[in-house]
Amino acid sequence: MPELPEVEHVARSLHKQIVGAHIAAVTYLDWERMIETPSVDQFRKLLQGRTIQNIGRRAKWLLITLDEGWTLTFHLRMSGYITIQDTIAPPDKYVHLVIEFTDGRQLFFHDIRKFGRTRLLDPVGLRELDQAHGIEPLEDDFTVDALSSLLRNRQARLKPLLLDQTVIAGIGNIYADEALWHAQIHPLRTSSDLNDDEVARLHNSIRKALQTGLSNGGSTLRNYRNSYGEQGTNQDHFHVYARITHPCPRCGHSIERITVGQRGTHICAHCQTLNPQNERSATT
DNA sequence: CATTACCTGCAA
DNA sequence: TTGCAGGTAATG
Repeated sequence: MPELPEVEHVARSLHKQIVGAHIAAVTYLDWERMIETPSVDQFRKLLQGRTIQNIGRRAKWLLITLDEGWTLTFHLRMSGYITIQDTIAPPDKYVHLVIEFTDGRQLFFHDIRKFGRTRLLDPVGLRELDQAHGIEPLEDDFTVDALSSLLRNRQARLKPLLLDQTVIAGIGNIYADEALWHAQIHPLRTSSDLNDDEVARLHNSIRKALQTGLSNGGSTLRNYRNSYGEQGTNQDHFHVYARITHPCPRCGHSIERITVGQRGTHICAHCQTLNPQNERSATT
């Protein structure tokens, strides 16, 4: 789903639905490889009887806080999503895990491509997951200066850096392209080469792209939905992503698709130049 | 840094 | 039939 705005929406919708619920049992599992830790037996046993205390998000991980210090985490990767079923519904072929609550409701984990994963973590595991990820771009500590220092000493091209979860957490292919378009910066620029004005624009644009995604309920290209089964509408507001040959909303130039770090990348080659010549503003 | 793998569906 | 898809980990 799988980027920050989508996972955040799942967390919020799940929060409304299942905080306070008690887990009766794992009642269905047809893809054991989705459980990364602990063992399948331990996973089943430890979940039994747990109470859901809170729901959160870290990077693209969904965090379901349970009692006894456990945290049930999900990563939806490309095509995963979670729904809460009010009525008894038989899982279809794309449901790989069902957790039943004592009130009879069921949590379904759906995933066409079977890339999604879950972990049941103790406090140490949770801390390791946290520490494996970079700064949260919507938090207050993500300042222009913070971004500046992240970019300063890196030779990486900008877009792969934005997608690196150990540097900034939660940005994926959609929001990277949208943010770079908004900032008018080419995805192949070298991170350390950005001048102060460009860093400030990028900072603003990352937040803007993510906030827009959030306020539109996330982006649904194919599979994404929140825990009520609702799709997002942000795909109707893309400027460049998946809009090859459409006119750039800013200048009218045709949107192009290039490849950057093996990922499809959408740019306006007119607004986002590799060697900006009119960048007089800040810097040395 | 690039390639491959993990999976399945869908559009060209 | 081929290539592509919101992500990431493993391997040259």
